[in-house]
Amino acid sequence: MPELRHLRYFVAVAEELNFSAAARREYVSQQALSRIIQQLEAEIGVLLFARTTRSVSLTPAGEAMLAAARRSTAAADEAFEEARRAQRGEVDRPVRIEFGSGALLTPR
Amino acid sequence: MPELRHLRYFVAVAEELNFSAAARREYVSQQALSRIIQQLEAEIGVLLFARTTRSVSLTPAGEAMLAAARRSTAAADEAFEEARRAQRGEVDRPVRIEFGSGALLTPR
DNA sequence: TAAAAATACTCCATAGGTATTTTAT
DNA sequence: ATAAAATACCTATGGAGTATTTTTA
Repeated sequence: MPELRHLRYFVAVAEELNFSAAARREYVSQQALSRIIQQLEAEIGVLLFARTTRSVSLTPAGEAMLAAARRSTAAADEAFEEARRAQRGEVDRPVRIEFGSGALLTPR
Repeated sequence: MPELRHLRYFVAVAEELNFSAAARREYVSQQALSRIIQQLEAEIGVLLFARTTRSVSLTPAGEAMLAAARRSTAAADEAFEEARRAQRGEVDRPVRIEFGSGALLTPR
């Protein structure tokens, strides 16, 4: 099963269009990244990148996957953020603006 | 790092409010699920469920996390779907409706 | 006392590292 | 000749299973 890690790596390669650069950015080795993307492609049964040793480009399938992959990792980050915020006591209900007793708004 | 698996398990427990039932639904053992949720809570530093041996409920933090967790797993599923669809040759540009040479539409 | 969660182990899959090879410019 | 991707091999973390214990309604 593909995991968030795979989607993050996929997005990195899709943005860098260079495995070595993406690997640096994600703090993994180029070799590991290369294998992970191959496994991802095998797991979902889709070729995501067209590569030669000199150039990498997204296939149409890779292009098609990119937006939802970004949404998924972004939503995951939001999930943890919102959990932490809630635990800190910040309630996520719509902000309620209070006007006190009304004294300020009552003329005279 | 939390992964999609953790979010899926979290959503299952949040919906079932019962670790054993959620475990059955996700095809893992109750013990494994219990540990995974503990690790998830430890990793993000948030208590997601209030449990006794008799009842499980979402904490406010757990409630706050649920919507984005669902968005994340849903977007991941969409990502793979869209990649497969694109590879099958279905272009994701707006559908183009062709009317051929016009013979069919030409009266007479 | 029964149902459900937690703990304690053991095992294995896979992520990741390093070394090396292949390929295209 | 060089830069970049792929392959090979090894290690180890963490995910999963089974057995067992703890807890509370």
